[in-house]
Amino acid sequence: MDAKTYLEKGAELFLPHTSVDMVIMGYQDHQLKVLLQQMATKWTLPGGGVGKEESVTDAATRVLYERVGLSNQFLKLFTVFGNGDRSFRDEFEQIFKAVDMAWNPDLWINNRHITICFYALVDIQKTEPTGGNLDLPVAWHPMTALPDMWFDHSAITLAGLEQVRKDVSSEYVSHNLLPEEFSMPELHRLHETILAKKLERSRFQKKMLALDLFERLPKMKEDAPRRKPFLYRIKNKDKSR
Amino acid sequence: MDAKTYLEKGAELFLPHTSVDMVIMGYQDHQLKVLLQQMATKWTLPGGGVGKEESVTDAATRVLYERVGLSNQFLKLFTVFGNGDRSFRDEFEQIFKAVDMAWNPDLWINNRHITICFYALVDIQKTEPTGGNLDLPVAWHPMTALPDMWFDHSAITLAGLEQVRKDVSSEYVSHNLLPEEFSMPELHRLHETILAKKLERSRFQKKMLALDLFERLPKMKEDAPRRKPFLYRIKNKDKSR
DNA sequence: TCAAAAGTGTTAAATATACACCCATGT
DNA sequence: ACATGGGTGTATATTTAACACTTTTGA
Repeated sequence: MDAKTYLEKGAELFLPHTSVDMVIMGYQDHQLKVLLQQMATKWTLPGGGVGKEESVTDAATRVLYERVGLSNQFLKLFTVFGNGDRSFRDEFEQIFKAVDMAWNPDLWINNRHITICFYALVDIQKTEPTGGNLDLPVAWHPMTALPDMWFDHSAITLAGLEQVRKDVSSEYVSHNLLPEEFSMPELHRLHETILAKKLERSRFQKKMLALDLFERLPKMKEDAPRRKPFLYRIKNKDKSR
Repeated sequence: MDAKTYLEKGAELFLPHTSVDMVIMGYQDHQLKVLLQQMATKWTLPGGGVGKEESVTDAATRVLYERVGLSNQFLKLFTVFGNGDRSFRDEFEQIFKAVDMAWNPDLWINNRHITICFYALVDIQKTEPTGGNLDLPVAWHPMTALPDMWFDHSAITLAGLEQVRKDVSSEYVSHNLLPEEFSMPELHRLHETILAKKLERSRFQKKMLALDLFERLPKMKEDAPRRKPFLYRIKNKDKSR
């Protein structure tokens, strides 16, 4: 669907007043990153409407696929932003004018929207980010240095980060950010990055292995001039949990 | 608003395709109970539409107030049920016919609805349950013996129970189910009831007190022929957290 | 004075923490 | 050989668990 069709047909295709927003997170250069799309001078989370006969989860899964080209990724609904006056008419007007698009105040995207918020954890190496229906520029931004964002998307992003921090320590979902095979030092550093605090190395490794979630692979990893760590992968391949 | 007005005007008043459902829980006779309303032969959760300019949280708060007459209660959004085919046209037809009401297949309540699910914890003694806009019979049902329910409301109720079980142990929200002043034995028994498992008495009390959330009151409780326990109340009166 | 429940203490087991030590590796 | 980081061990502290002891109370 191109931008014109999307804006014209949206009201027919999607439930009114409802959207999904996706905090898509990846891990790169030892930083937790979030995929954002640029609209004129500021950025937004990827998101979209919910098809009239589409489930909310399917909408989130579809948006994720549209933006990074991946299916079957870890994905979790974490909150709903539903203020009564949550409409972005003024902001959209600014945006449309900035990019020289015809401004139509009656457009469906200006309506009050309840947005259902998901976060997704992806292996950034496997992603092929694209601009979605509006074909906007997209980029991974470090969580620690978010750019200026439109609407309430900063708040949604930070709420997503908070949820991930909870889930990483209690549900051990962090491996979804790494390749299939990863080493304990990598996982360790990932946890430290997400939680933004030091975790004692020896204890971390023992705790992770005691969970019995990972199986050690006989191979080692080719890497820098030092001892090669073991590789691990999840025992139960079902990534959705 | 009476039933007729509610059904006629709902489409004007509320966002289409969107609802809130409330798992309102209380504690009585040493059982965790949930407030349900009767529609013909089966039961449903209290719920309602979201006003066109009303926030989702306000809608939940309003429904709670309409049903139990209480404001400022502990309330938490815990999930969204959003299947693409989540409409209850057939069920509503059955219900309407069973109670001899005019059946109108085009009524807004038959639309596909995304429902945003909250649970609320109330002091059952303070509630004055009422039947809401449709003036239905309401009753507290033990969580362990749920009646036949319409739609997917059993699943929502059980998901709410699951969330409460998580939150009770990590966020210590259980006191919202008790009167302002309560004893440790009461809190202990409440936790055992919610979690449906034994919790060692001595440890429970020490852990709770170590949290430094409760202040001991000099008074004792008048009760059965035995030693009277101390009463406690939350230090920070802000019940919302 | 007895049974029942409340309050607190005591010991053992399990986990968490901090740090140490040795190993493997490429420069 | 040595600096760096990986893997594992060990001693200590903290938390959890199981259970015991004492107190209060009305019948």
